[in-house]
Amino acid sequence: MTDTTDAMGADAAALADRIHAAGLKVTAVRLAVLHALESAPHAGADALFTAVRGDVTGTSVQAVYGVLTSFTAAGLVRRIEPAGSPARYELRTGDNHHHVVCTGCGAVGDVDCVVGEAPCLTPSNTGGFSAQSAEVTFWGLCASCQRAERA
Amino acid sequence: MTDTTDAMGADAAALADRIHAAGLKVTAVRLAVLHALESAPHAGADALFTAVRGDVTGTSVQAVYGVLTSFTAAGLVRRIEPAGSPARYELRTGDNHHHVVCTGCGAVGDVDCVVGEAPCLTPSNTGGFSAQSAEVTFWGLCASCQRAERA
DNA sequence: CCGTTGTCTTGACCGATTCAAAACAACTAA
DNA sequence: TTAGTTGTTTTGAATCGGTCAAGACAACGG
Repeated sequence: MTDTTDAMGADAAALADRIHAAGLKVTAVRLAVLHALESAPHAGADALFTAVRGDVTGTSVQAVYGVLTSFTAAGLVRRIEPAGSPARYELRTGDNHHHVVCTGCGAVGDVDCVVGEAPCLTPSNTGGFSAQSAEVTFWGLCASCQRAERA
Repeated sequence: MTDTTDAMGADAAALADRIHAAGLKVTAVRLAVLHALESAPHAGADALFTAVRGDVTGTSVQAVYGVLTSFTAAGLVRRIEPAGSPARYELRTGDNHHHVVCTGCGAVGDVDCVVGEAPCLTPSNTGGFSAQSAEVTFWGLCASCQRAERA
């Protein structure tokens, strides 16, 4: 039992199980990244590194990138890359939900596309392409940027 | 009249007009970029530079970036950034069409989203965000990658 | 044809991410 | 419980796509 697991309290075991169930070794950095992603969804690599740095001493950005790469490959996290901003990572995988990106500050929110997924996300003419998945990104303003806009 | 305009034949005047109409000065690099984009839609900056290099001697990648930036600002071209690949540029602006990206080779195709734009591209819960535009990206395989897949 | 204004050239620089080798730690099996 | 194997992290450098800045230069209106 290390300081790292202590810092996360009772969740640590559950996090470790999820990592282990994905066929990955349980390490301090991985626990810290998973923990950070739970409290900060849609975080980028640098934000995660900052968070991880608080839990694990002597770690590096490359370690975080490595963790994120293995997590993504294992299906534990999903990577999104909004145009014009560094990659973000989230724990909601499996359900294919979509995202809203704030054009002001770059904040990202989740969007469940409820209505008529079938009709509109089936392209009309794909010009020989076989479309296998669709990804929707909405662009707008987040709550606080809307407030700032009015001022 | 330079070699550049000669190489493009009768189109040169039309291209020059479009650049001029956008409020930009007509230069050799700009003509070459516009010409290259007509024969290679969804081209990236390096592909455009390679094409431009054939028309204009002694030019640079930065010049192409500069042209693309001013073109984008002027509304002459639209910039798209598929996840995991460098930015692409296209001349179809105004109509908000969408794209298919080949997961095999990165090729990009246009897609007109015909059906039910209103219902499905209006998100259900935006969590305080004000969605102003929607962007759809389809992922699949292009014709030649489908063929390669079967082999 | 001249002057102004905007564009291009040249070269350095930056952020985000990846690569590589060696040190190291987690898990497995004895 | 411990040793070995295998996978991870550390450390450091390098790559890729793109931007920034200053001076040289060219387009276009007058």
